[in-house]
Order: sequence, then C-alpha cells, then structure tokens
Amino acid sequence: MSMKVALPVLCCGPATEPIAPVEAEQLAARFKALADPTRVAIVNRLAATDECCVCDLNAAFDLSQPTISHHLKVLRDAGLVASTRRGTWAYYRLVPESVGQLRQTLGG
Amino acid sequence: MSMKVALPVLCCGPATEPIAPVEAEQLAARFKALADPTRVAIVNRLAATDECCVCDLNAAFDLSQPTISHHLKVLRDAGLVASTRRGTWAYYRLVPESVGQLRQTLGG
DNA sequence: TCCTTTCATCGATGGATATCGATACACTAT
DNA sequence: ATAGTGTATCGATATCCATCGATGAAAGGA
Repeated sequence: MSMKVALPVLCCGPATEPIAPVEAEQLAARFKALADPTRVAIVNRLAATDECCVCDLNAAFDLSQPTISHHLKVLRDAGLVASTRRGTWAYYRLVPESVGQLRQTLGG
Repeated sequence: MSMKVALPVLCCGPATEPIAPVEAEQLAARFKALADPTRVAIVNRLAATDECCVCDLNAAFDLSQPTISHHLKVLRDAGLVASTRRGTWAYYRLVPESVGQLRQTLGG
C-alpha cells in the first residue's frame, strides 16, 4: 500500500482572509445597481452635476418616465444616490461614501 | 394673453458632455460581471493571490463545479479575468487594466 | 489502450429584471 | 375645491440569469 500522503500541493494559497459572505453580497448588490447602461449614465451625470432633477433625466434618456423612476429607485435602494424633494421637483445626488466603497473594492 | 415665455429654468445643467451610450454599455457589462456575490468573492480572492487554480475555487465556494465554471466564464467574457492552462490545471488571474477602468469610472 | 482527474459546455428550470401603460400621489396655482 | 404638473407605484410581459445534473473534452498515469 502506497501511503499516498500527497503533500498538500495548493495551486494557490489563500493569501489573505477571504471576504465575508455578507460583505460580498453588499458589494454585489451595489455593483448590480450599476449593471445597466442607463444607470451608469445617470451616475455619470450626477457625478458631473452634483444635483439633478428627475424632469431633466426624463428628458435626457429617451425612456418612459416610469422607467427612469424605476432606475432611480434601484440606485436609491442600493444606497448609491439620495433624493430630496424641494417644492414640485425631486433632486438626486450621489452618495460619495457608497461610490467610494466600490472604488476601494476595485483596488483603490 | 400672457406670452408665458417661461425662462428655461434648468433644474440642473448638463455640466459636462454626457457619457457615450456605447461606453455606458461597456461599463455596465463589466459591472454586471461583478453583480454577484460569488464573483465578487472570486475577484477578491484573485486580487489577493495573483493566480488561482479552478480546483481551489471549487473547494472554496460550496457551489457545484459547473456553477463555478460559469461564473469564471462570465468574468472572462467581461474581460475582468484571464486564464492559462498549465498541464491539468487552469489558472485564473485578474486583468488589472479592466479593473482599473471600473475604478476610474467611480471617480478614481 | 483504459481509467482517472480537471475543467468546460449543454439543457432545463425557477427566479429576477427592464420596460411600458395605467394609475395613484404630492405639490402648486388659480 | 379644482385643475395641472411632476414623480412614484402597480400590473403585465418578455427577456435574462444562477444553479444544477449530465455530458463532453483534454491531459496524465497505469
């Protein structure tokens, strides 16, 4: 009988502690909010203008108003944007901490 | 008759040129590749170990081998990882340029 | 050659999502 | 109050995706 002790030839060692599952889900949820061209464009616009009202986004994206509202809700639920109502209009802005968390995950 | 010339009260001006649609789709496709907890964890692991064989990932993620292979394909198709076959094993590694592009999009 | 191991692909399925029209809600002005 | 406008939600539908078992392909060892 060949003892076959087979030294543990790890192809790749777990160099550092793997990411916590709950944290992976958090990050994935936020990346998913960016997994749509319209939402990428919205975030890009918000990054350039600090604040933006929905009426302007409706005009900019050749999509129905409910669809834009849906995308904004997805970004809101992910914590990537925040909204404020002033009078008739709703204004949206980025949440820098959340965006920064994603950037940091990508090796920032 | 009140002319109602309504000065163009732009809620928010388009401060800079909006992102090109084709570029938004490119970015969204890559973010979509990260829109899954398992894939976030894989990328996190690759970022820590430089190189990793599939057999190790299969052992690490409590998912079936085809499922892991599927996730690796998604990451490959998005250009976020690359693979090399050496003998029996396939080794995966990050593609730093692609990851960097995403980081830059997030305000890097 | 045959067998084993490693990895990729295929086919199916349950669940999520993007989109729209219709509708409800919130605010302003008359 | 009533009307009008800006925004959110609802309901429906077509498409996409994560997951699995089964199978195929490729490499190495007996």
